[in-house]
Amino acid sequence: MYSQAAMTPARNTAFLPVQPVQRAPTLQDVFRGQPVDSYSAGEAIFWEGDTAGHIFDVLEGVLRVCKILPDGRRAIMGFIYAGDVLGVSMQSRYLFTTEAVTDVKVRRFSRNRFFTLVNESPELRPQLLAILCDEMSAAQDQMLLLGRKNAEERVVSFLLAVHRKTGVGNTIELPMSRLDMADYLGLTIETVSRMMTALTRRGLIVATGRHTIALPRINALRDVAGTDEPRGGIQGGSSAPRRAVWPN
Amino acid sequence: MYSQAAMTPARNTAFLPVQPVQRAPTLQDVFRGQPVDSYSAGEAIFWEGDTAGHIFDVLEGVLRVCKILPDGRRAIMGFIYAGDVLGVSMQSRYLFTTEAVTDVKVRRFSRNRFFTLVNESPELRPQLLAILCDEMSAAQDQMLLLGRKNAEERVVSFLLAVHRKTGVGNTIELPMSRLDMADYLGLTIETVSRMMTALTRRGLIVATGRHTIALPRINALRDVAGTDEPRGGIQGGSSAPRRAVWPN
DNA sequence: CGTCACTTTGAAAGCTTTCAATAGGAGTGG
DNA sequence: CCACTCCTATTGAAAGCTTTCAAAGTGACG
Repeated sequence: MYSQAAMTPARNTAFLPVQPVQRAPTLQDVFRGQPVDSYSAGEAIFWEGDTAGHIFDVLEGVLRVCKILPDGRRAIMGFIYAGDVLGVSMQSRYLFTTEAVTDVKVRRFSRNRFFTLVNESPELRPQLLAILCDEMSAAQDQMLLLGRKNAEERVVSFLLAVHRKTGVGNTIELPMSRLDMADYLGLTIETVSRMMTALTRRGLIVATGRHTIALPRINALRDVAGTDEPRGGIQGGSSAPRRAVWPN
Repeated sequence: MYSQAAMTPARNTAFLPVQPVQRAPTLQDVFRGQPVDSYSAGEAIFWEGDTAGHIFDVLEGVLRVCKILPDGRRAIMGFIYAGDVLGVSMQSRYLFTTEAVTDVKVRRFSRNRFFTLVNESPELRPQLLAILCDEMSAAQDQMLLLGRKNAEERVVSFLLAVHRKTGVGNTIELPMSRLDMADYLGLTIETVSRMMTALTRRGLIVATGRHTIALPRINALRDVAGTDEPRGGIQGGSSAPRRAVWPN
């Protein structure tokens, strides 16, 4: 769900005079000069099914991306942070609703013009591709989490993912509510709460506030996560219980 | 990194296998003339973590794409059919293992050259984008399924998805085993089996063989699926209705 | 026609959810 | 600045759905 300012190899820098850093354009540059839109926590940026008119560059704050079933069940597909680009993996309509978790500032850009621009720029094209591949990678990790991890593994995986993305030292911020976490992890708010309590009791996490948490034993957490490094294919599978590695 | 490859100027145009075609070239054209590789059911095409050297055009058969946790738990991220292109959403390494569900025939093409070609073709670029967006869309539907649907809804959603993709009349083929279905739906083989039995008893499906199934009452199935048409967002924000919006 | 692998079915166990109530925090107003 | 209120989070206990364990059934194939 994230995008990275991936790959911007400083290739020509050596040839450039000291002064004007004519770095290759980044996707973020596309949004330069666009007006800044502000949203308060809880506000929607757009809804699933809306005509996908814009792409967004997130300057500040955190967003959640979600889908809702007819009976009200909600699933959060991901959280979007400052520096991420929102709305690239869309064709004509938004695939999900996006709402502000915290107060948010974004720059908006016409989707058509965005794709035209990117399409015409040999520098930007690979960046777009990189974003899409990163999103796909994150989505697949999430499918693994939702399909095969238990509650504790899900919560720990989430804490570690947040740490990787925005952690400072061994501390992380969780701006979203427990309900958001639950809807992201395919759990209930109570289960998330219980897992957090259990982790605290075991000394694996230390809650400074409800939304600030220290991870004093990250490696122990990694052991609990089930895996943040899903390993490749296994042969012969010594440990694979009942679950055939080589069906058929 | 594929993105670097994408930026690499074409230097060996002479080797390009894309034949002059009258109509606008399609991604499949890129694979034309490549030798056909065959795999038997159960064989792996590539492994998660392998260097992503190739992109594949599936000519025949069905593949499964999966990830495995260290203790052997497996999650299937999707099934790939003839006509699909495999391996586009990759950076330098394959994100998942791909195995043949049935006997399979594919054409293989160097990933670097593939991205170079696509990057240089104004006709192919949008097609690649479209594929990635479709993959993203499918991944998000799957996250919704895994995070918020119950066993019955998962199985029915799957049957409907297969029908949409490859159904003939009201009949579908399920070339994969129950274990594959289970690992795709985040369930166990027993639960899948029980759900199929229950659906049969209710007359919602009719099993001709273990792998051939008729859906005589598709609309009834759609009602059961939870939704194949996730509706738009909720107004307001952080206070999503905890459960059902309407009384159950 | 027998074997092997996959599937179905049954019963008990387990993990997460549901229901219910208490606790904690942030913001507001006196 | 403190009391009050509302909303979010935590905790407890029971219920429920899916999994686990076990065994029988079915079908493909040599």
